[in-house]
This record gives sequence, structure tokens and C-alpha cells, in this order.
Amino acid sequence: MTKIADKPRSMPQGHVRLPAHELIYRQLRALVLFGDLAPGQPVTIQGLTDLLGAGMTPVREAIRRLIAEGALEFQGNRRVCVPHLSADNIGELILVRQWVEPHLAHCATAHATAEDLKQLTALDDELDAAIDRGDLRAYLESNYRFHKVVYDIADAPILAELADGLWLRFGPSLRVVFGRLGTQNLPDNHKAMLAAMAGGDGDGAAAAMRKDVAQGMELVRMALTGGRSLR
Amino acid sequence: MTKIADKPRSMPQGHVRLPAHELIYRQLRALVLFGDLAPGQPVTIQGLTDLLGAGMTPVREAIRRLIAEGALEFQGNRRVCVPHLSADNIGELILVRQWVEPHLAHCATAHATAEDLKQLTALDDELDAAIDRGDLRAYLESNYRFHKVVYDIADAPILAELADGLWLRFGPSLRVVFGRLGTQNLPDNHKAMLAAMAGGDGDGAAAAMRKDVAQGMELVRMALTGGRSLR
DNA sequence: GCGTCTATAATATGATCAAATTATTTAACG
DNA sequence: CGTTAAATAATTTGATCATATTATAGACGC
Repeated sequence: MTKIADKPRSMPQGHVRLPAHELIYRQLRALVLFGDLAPGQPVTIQGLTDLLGAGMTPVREAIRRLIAEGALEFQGNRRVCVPHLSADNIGELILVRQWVEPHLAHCATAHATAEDLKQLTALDDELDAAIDRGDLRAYLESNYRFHKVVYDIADAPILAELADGLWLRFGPSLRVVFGRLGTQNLPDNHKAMLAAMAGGDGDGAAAAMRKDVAQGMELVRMALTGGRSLR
Repeated sequence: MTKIADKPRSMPQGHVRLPAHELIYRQLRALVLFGDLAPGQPVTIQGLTDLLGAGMTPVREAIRRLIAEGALEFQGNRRVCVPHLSADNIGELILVRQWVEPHLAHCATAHATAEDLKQLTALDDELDAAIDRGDLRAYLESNYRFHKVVYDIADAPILAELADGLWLRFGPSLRVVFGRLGTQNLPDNHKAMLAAMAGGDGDGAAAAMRKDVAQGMELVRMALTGGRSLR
């Protein structure tokens, strides 16, 4: 296992000093979100202290946080791992996302400024570029960031946190499933959504969002039920 | 500040030894959920180590977990407190609860055994008794446990965790708001719900649940918008 | 196979360091 | 001379680490 970072003895004066547990949390979160840790993979404290060059305390806190968010699973004994998704789990996630994401898209449409739309368009361009390059990792990141910005615009912090948290649950599977499909067949209803938002059509944006979510999640569901078991 | 527990030097042999951070988490969670910590009240690590007779590490982990669940708020600097609810927050909570709780009630109706209904009836009796006694704390606990059991029966772990997590956000305000009303005017649509569940009427149970949630949350909303500020 | 032993990893403590708030002093101004 | 404001000191509290303890998994012998 390779080291990602050395322990910084003296901080090289980044503008704001973020506490170590926060940094570790963000790194570990990204590892889960973009599928660098596969479902079922065990997560150990000491493994992460070596990998990220951090002390035990910050690593412990980051792991606890991610367990609370459902990104990691505490296995009764004292082992922690990235959870597998069951078919039932996927069904629940589809249900929640199909309710909450259109709602947020609707709110976002009401609040979006020209500046916001520009930012979303730029992110969607990045996403297209990633698809053309066949760069799965970049696709996953751009796609996530697009949705994240929509949440922020919607100005509904509790719903946004809820929607954001769900990504941690299906992120690991997304990587596995989409990896088998190639980047050409991935869902992208963002342009229809942007058009609706630009026209102030909240219902249209919500419908586009629902379609986007439904397509993506359905691919995961099919892979987990139809295909051979991932376990 | 009075001590709740002494540090147990040797465990008095409870059957299963739960780790300290888990015990601390549950105690602190209950303190938030039932309003023993008021909105705005600061939560310090060292205060809790004294109050609960625990070391710093377990307390830190418990606090992190509760922050991740939205029960506590990290205030930029490094202070932690019980969050205040804004009118917008309440609006979001009403929206989510009115969607998810009826859904869970519907699922629960499909899965409920005679045993389950017996347990729910017993909990509802406790709730009635608490109302008669004018015992607010017991009402809050019985009410929560009733809903919690419905979640468990529904057999939808992700939705259940979601619904359960929301309680932490409005729990502190519930205590404040209901404390002003007296126990006679509190919502209780559990009997209609139980009747529907017993008859296998999922839609009826969902409707009763929606009504129960709407009544309770509306009281909180009115108190927070209409009444003088709680701050 | 079953029980015991050992190695490994998690849990928990207290000490140490750093940051932030509060209290106190000092200085400036009306 | 009193009041206010700035600067500084003191205290509280959070962050991190090194280390000791404890529990679990896997290996070994029976």
C-alpha cells in the first residue's frame, strides 16, 4: 500500500489551518465516494494512519463520522468495512433520491442566478469532456459536483445534507457498475435540466432531475440484481 | 453541575460489555433527543467528561457522531452547541417527515405481526398514561419509542435511519414547545393508526401517520414563527 | 474438531501543545 | 477625572499524540 501524504511537521502556511481530523475525513470521504475503496473492503485505523500519514485520534474520528453517515459499516466485533448494497437497499435509495432530488432541483430553479447557471454549465462541460476521454473517475467527480452545486443553490440545508449523504451509500457501487459499462452509456440529463432552470421552469427541472436519477440508479439496480453477485 | 455517573473502576459485569464510546453516545443522544440540553446550549468535551465520568476520547467520538447526524452543531471556531431551529429548518423537516413517515407506516402495515401490534398498543397505553399524569418527559419518550418501533417493523433500514435521525433535529424544540402547552393538547393519532394497521389498511395507516406528524410539527412551527423568539 | 495461546489491532487514558475566549491592565480621549 | 477602547495576560478548552490495556482472530497443539 503506498503512502499518499507525509505527516507535515510544520504547516506550510495554507491560508486557513484546517484541523487534521477534518482533512482526514475529507480524504477518506473522497475515497469512499469515488469508489477507491471497494464494497466489502475492510477499513482499519492503523492502515489509514500509515496510508494518510496521520495519528490515530484524527483517523478514529473520521471513521466514526463516516459510520454515522452510513458510508462505512461497523461490523459488531470491532471491524469496519465499506458496506455492500443489497437489492433492498438500492430500492430504498431510489425511492428517496427520486423524491428529494427533484424537489431540490425545483427549489434551485427558483433561486438560481445567472452566475449559478454559468457554473453549472461549466461543470456539465467538464462532464462531457470526461465522457469523451473515457475517464470514469473524472465523470464520477463532475457528476457529483454538478448535483452538489444544485443542492447548494436550492438553499435548503437539511434536504441538501440528506441528498448529499446518500451519495456515500451508492458511490462505491457506482464505480463498480459504471466501470463495466464504459463511459459512452452513462446517464446525462443535465442539459435538459439546465434549459428548464434557465427558463424558470421548476417543474421541468424537477422532471429532468428525476429522469437523471432514475436512469443512473436503475443501472446500479440491474447490475446488483440481474448480473452475477458482486460479492 | 451534578455528576450523572461515576467512573466505574471495575465493570459490575453487565452481560455484554459495550464500548465506552457507545455508552457515552447513547447517553448524550438521549440528552439531546428529550430536550435535556436546550437549543443554543454549548456542549464541551471537558464538561461531558466530568458529567458522565468518562475519558476524553470516547466523549470526542460521541460528539463527532452526533454532529454528523445533525444533532449538534460545529460552530466554525471549535465550539459545539445544540442548534437552534429556524423557521426554514422546520419547513424542511415537515416536508421530509410528511413524506417518509407515512411511507414507513405503509411498509410496517404490510409486515406487522400480531406480536408487533401488541407491542405498539402497549406503548400507546404508556403514552396515554403519561398524558394523564401530565408527565411531559414520559410522553416524549413513549411517543418516540412508538414511532421507532414502526420504523423497525417497516424493514427498510435506510429510510428508518433517515426518519430516526430527524428526531434529533427537532427533539430539543419539542421539549420547549410542548412544555408550554401542557400535556392535554398534545397530538395522538396512534389509535387510528393501530386500527388501520390491524386491518391491513396500509393507506389508512399512512394517512393517520401523516396527520400525527403534521399536527406535532405544526405546533413547533407556530411556536417558532408566531410566538416570541426562543432565543 | 476443540480448546488454548499468541499476535495483531482496537479501545481508552492522560499528558502536552495550540488556540480561543475571558479577564485585566493600560492608554487615550472626551 | 471618568469612561471607553485597545492591548495583553490568564484561563479555559480543543487537538493531537504516545502509550497502556483489552479483545478478537488466527495458529498451534491436543
